[in-house]
Amino acid sequence: MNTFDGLPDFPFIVEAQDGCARAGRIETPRGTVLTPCFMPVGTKGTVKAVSPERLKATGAQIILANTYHLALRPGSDVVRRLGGLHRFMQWEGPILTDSGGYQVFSLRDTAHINDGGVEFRSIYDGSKHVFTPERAMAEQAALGADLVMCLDQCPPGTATEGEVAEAVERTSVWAAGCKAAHQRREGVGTDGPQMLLGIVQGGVSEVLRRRSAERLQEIGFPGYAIGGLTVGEDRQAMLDTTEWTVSLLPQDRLRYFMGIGDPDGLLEVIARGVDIFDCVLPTRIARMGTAFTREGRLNLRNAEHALVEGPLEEGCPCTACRGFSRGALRHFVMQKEILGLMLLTEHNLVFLSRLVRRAREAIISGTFSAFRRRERAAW
RNA sequence: GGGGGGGUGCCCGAGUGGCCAAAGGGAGCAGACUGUAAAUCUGCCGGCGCAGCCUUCGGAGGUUCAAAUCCUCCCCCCCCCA
Repeated sequence: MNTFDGLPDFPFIVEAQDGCARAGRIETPRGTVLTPCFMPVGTKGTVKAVSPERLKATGAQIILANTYHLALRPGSDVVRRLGGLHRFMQWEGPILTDSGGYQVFSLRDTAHINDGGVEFRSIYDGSKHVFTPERAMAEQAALGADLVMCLDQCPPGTATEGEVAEAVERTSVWAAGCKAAHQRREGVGTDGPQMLLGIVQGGVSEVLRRRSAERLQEIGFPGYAIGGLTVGEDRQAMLDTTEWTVSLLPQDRLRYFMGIGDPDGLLEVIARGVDIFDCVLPTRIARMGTAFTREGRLNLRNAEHALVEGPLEEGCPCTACRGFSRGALRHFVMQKEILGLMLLTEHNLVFLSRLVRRAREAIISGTFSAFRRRERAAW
């Protein structure tokens, strides 16, 4: 096990660079993750509507789970006693857990933030729970993911500059608390070492992003996430913010954009030097009847697809595209047949997985900008 | 044959003199979704030359300033008894 600034972790190696875009690999104890890499989200311990076998077959290398949700139900200790998160989810590959920081944003109506942490009113039964940096780390240690996140404050896109500044400050203090708690446990993770990533906040303010990035680097992490984007801000501002935030981060550390999953967005953040990203978008819109295709999003609920014999996407190797007509898929969606959710979810994950793999190959062969132009033209 | 209940917009179903082009579901047609409170949510959903008008509540006729709602006759459906 390597140590980095006293943190148990494992190596991330940049293998190739093309412009700002880069290809690399994370050598985790549970296998190598080739980057750029899209991580499907399995909030409550399951990527909705896909079995672990099929998930693996989509090309997924690492998946996410959520500390807030699992800590409340069934409880991190229950997961630990049932053999840890990997056994629980039946996923042998690497797992990343989000700290619950996103719920500070998405469940803000049930949360009270103070300098020590966040007090949540459980969405499940109304009970009170306090998430401090120490608690977030303890829960994640019990769950046993391979990559874990600092507790952060993710303000909404509508937040004022002052509120964002406050979130940056709090996120910095919490990051220090998380690192300290993590170090005290010395390699704990019930299941092995855990790589702890810091999260840069700062909204769309260049000044605040810089402040946040500097504060986190003073603490020192083996990788940095860009949080607080895709929360309602303008798209160009999101891309610009990504660009300068990346420029403030060390070259040799992992970079993680939290919460982006549209095909165009992925290529844009890859182009700006992001290594890994996650999103519920592909799996969520799949359950709502929308499929990614090279021509753009396809809403199968639209009547025009009722009699279409062809597949979602010619040449796609997913189960949906290997024989099912668009018309049949639309029927499953309209009838709310479970198979429809499964097929579209698998398709969207395969679509992103292939897209990102081709992006990686393009970076390695030095043809990424042409690749990106070509793909974008199709949308 | 006797007694009772009922026919409302594509479907189910409220409404029992004016505030009703008619609640609420469903279906249908669109839209949204980005570290998942999401197999969810939102909008439209009789027609038109659309601040108004026209055609609708089984059919025909009637009462009334005004009827899906009251009266008469007719058609059809369901239940119980025989």
